[in-house]
Order: sequence, then C-alpha cells, then structure tokens
Amino acid sequence: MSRDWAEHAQGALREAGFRAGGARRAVVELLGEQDCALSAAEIEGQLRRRGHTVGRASVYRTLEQLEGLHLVQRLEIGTGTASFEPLRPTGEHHHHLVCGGCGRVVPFEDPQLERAIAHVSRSTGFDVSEHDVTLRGLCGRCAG
Amino acid sequence: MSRDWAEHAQGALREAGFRAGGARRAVVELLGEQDCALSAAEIEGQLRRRGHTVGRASVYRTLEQLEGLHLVQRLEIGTGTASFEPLRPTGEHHHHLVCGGCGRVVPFEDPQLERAIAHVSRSTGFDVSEHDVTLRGLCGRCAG
DNA sequence: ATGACTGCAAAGCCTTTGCACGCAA
DNA sequence: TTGCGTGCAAAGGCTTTGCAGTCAT
Repeated sequence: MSRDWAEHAQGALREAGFRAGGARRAVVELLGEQDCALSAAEIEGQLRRRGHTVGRASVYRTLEQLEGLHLVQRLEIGTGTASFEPLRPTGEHHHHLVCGGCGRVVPFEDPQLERAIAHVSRSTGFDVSEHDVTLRGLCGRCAG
Repeated sequence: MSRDWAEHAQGALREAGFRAGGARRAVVELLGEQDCALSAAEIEGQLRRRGHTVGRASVYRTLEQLEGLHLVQRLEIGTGTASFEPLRPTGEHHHHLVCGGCGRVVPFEDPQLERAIAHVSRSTGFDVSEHDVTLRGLCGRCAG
C-alpha cells in the first residue's frame, strides 16, 4: 500500500508535466516506503546509505513539487527542521506526539479528533485542504 | 486580562531566579498585550516603534526562557519563521487557520476540538502538556 | 563587588538559488 | 536538438552563541 503512493505520485508528477529523472524518482520511492515524517537531511542520508546519492537541492526541489501537488505534507514539528510525509489519496493519515525530553516522535490517529476538525473546518469560511495536530509532552520513559 | 499574563509571567520569572532587566520586561509586556502569535522580528520591530529598542538576541533569549517556563508557546506556522504567543494559566487558548494564498493567519477556538484532544491526550501514555492545531487552505477572498 | 542581563557582531543551521552539465523526450 | 533535471557551491534568512560592557542585587 505504501508503494501505491509512490506510483500514484509518479503518475501525478508526469501528468503535471514533469519529466522522469533519477533523483526525483529515488526521493519519491523512499517517501513511499515511509509511514511517518522524514526531514530533508534524513532523506538525503538514507538515499546515500542505499548507494543512491542525490543532491540536497534535488531533495528540496522534489519535496517542493510534491507539496505543490498535495502529494506530501510539510510538517514543522518544533526544532526548526521541516519534515515531510506522504499524503494518501484516501485521506487516511495520522498526527504526532512529540517528547520534549528525548525528541521522539510518535504517530497516532483518532477518528473523533478528525471529526471535530472536519466540523470546525466547515464553519470557518475557509476552504480548508490540510490540517495538522501536534501534541507535546513527555513520553513514559522521560516522565519517569 | 492580557495584562494579567504579563504580571503573572514577571512573577514566574522572578521565582525562577531571573533578575529584572529592561529588555526582558519590555518583551513580556508586549507579549501580554497580544491576543495572537508574534514572530521575534515583529516583537523587535514593535518595541523599536515604541521607542524601546531591544537587541534581537535579548528577544530570542527572553522567548526561550518563557517557553522553558511554559509561559509562551512556540508555533511553527509554516514559512520557516517561528511565532510565539502567551500561554494563559487558565488554559484558554485558540488555534490557527492559515491562508495559503495571502498568508493571513486567523485564530479560532472550538470546545469540541479541545475535548477531542484532551481525550486523545489521556490515551497516549505521554504526559501531554501542550498541543497545537493548524488548519490550512484558502480564505474567502483567495478562494474566489 | 559579583554575576546576571544586554547589545552587537559573528557563527550556525536549514533551505533556496544560480549555474553549467547531462539526460529525457 | 531542446530544455528540463541534477549536483555543486554560493547565497539567504532565521536563530543562536561569544564577548565585553552595564546594571540589578
């Protein structure tokens, strides 16, 4: 199912007029295998570790293009470093819990929370297309 | 009521062992008058406009201290620039709607959303102390 | 008198941009 | 062959840090 996203994204990029290049394909494939958010540096590092080195600029450019097509969501989870994660066409997604002690990021999902957000969205006068929720605190280990 | 926050914050800072200096006091007072988030640059600019110039470093240092005492919340509303807003001891607060067209940031509040978040928080195994919600889309004017 | 507070300037990071070369179409 | 895609290096922008002078206690 994760691989589905990569194929979907490649198709959407092609339809949007982008050509097929190695760097972008590698970034999209890596993103498709992820279940949570990755920073640009993490993407660059993981690709290099796989032996497929990609320029930093290409990583950012690809992410920018994917964001423009609503294929990935950019998240600012606190420390001045952005993270990116695939946006499934099904709408299924999760949010994040961040531990202020160890920095661990844990995903969670909650239907009731989604319903509340959908309800608010309709009452705003905005055409809301994305949302994100971040909970911060201490994880079991750090809270002691 | 806004002024209450500034006094509360000054007291908390004193109890935490901080001395009374002009730069920090000015930042705290300005924050107390705000009802929504301000960036460090906006804080610096507004203080200068009032004739009370404060060094950029002092603004950031004060914000860092206030954040450490949970007196302000740092928000990353998208464009790589952090914003800060007072955290009321009463717990009352709002969230943000961001227009991707004009960049406008509109605050909103919703009790049902808060309840949903509180419910999720209790089920996570984390000791959740803060949260933030950001809705993104196009405002009435930009959606046309 | 001591050590925290400040401001300025420099350094650090993450991200974006400029440019020349290579590859898809 | 055209011009998009890519990588490298330089530039940008926000934030943090180092340092010396000042002020609170």
